[in-house]
Amino acid sequence: MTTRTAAQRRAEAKVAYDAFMAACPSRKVFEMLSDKWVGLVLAAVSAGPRRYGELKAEIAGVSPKMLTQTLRTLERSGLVDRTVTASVPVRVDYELTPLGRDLYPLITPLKAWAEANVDAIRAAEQAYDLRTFAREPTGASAATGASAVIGVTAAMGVTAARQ
Amino acid sequence: MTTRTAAQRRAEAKVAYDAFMAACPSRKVFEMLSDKWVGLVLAAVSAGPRRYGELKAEIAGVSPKMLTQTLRTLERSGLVDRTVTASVPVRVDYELTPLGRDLYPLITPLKAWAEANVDAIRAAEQAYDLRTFAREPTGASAATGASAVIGVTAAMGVTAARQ
DNA sequence: CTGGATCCGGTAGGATACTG
DNA sequence: CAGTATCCTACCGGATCCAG
Repeated sequence: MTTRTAAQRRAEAKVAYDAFMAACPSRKVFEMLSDKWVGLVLAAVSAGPRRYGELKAEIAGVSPKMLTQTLRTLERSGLVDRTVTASVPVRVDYELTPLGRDLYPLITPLKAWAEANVDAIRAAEQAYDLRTFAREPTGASAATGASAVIGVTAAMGVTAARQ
Repeated sequence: MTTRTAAQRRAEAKVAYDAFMAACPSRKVFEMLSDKWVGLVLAAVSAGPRRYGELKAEIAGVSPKMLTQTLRTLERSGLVDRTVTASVPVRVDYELTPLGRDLYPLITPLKAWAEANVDAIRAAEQAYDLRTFAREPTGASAATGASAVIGVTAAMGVTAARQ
C-alpha cells in the first residue's frame, strides 16, 4: 500500500487541499462528513460514552448494519473510540476522540439549524410546488417530481424517550 | 395536502423538532444538508451569483444531472435563487437566498475542517488498517473489509481542467 | 448555453435472521 | 448484548441524446 511518493506529497502540498477538486483527499473527508448517519451518530455519541444498544435506540430508524458501518468508519478515521470490556455479556462503549471532539461543535449547529428552520423550508417547498404544479394537467404526480409534502404523520415520538 | 392539524402542531411544538426522531421533518432537512453535493454547491454559490456552467467547472466531478438535481432541491427548499435571463442563448444565474446565506456559514467550517484535518485522518486510517490487517491470513482482501487505503493515487487534477 | 429525458449498472442501505 | 451474514430493492448517479 502507501503508494504516496515524494512527488505526490509535493503535489498535494502545492494545492493545499481543496475539496472542490474531485481527487483531493479532503473531498473524501468532506463526503464522509456528508454521510447520511455520520452527523447523527456523532451527535449521539458526543454526550459521553454510549453503548451500541443505546445508540441504536437513540438514533431512530438506523439499522444495525448502518450503525455498525458508520461507527466503523468513524473509528477508522479516528473520530470515535471503541472500547471493549470483556465481560459476559460483552460490553462495548463508544466515545469521541479528541479529533472527534474537535469536529463535533461544527456538526451540532447544522442539526440545530435544521430543527430551527424546518418551518421556513417547508413553506418554501410548498410555495415552490404550488408554483411548479400550478398548471399541471391532473395533479396526481406531485410526489413523483419532488416527493412533495414531508410526511410527518404518525410514529412521532416512538423513540424520543431518553437521550 | 397540508395534513397538519392543530393537534399535530401542538405535538410538534412540544418536542420542538428533534432530528434524532426518524419521522421528524427536521430529519429530512438534516439529511438534505448531508447530501453529497449540497455542501459543495452551497459553498460554490456562496461567493455571489454563479452561472450553471461556472458551477459545473468549479465543482469538479459533478455530473450535469446531479448538479441540476441538487440546484433544484436547494431552490425548492428556498436556499438558492434561480434567475433566468431571457436572452439568446438563455442565461441562468444561481445565488443564495437570505435563508441560504444564513445556513452557509455553518457549512464552510466543515469544508475547512476537512481540508485542515486530512492528514490526521489519513494517519488514523493507516494506523487502523495496520492494526486490523496485521494478523490477516494472506493480505489480499484488504479492500473487502474496509476499502482500505484511500486511493489518492493518480487522477489528481484530471478533472480540475475542463468540464 | 442551459438543462430536461431516458436508459441503466452499481451500490447504498433497509429488513431480517442468525451467532459468539 | 453486540454485532455479522444474507438477501433484495430503491435510487444514486454517470452517459447519452435531445430540446428550447
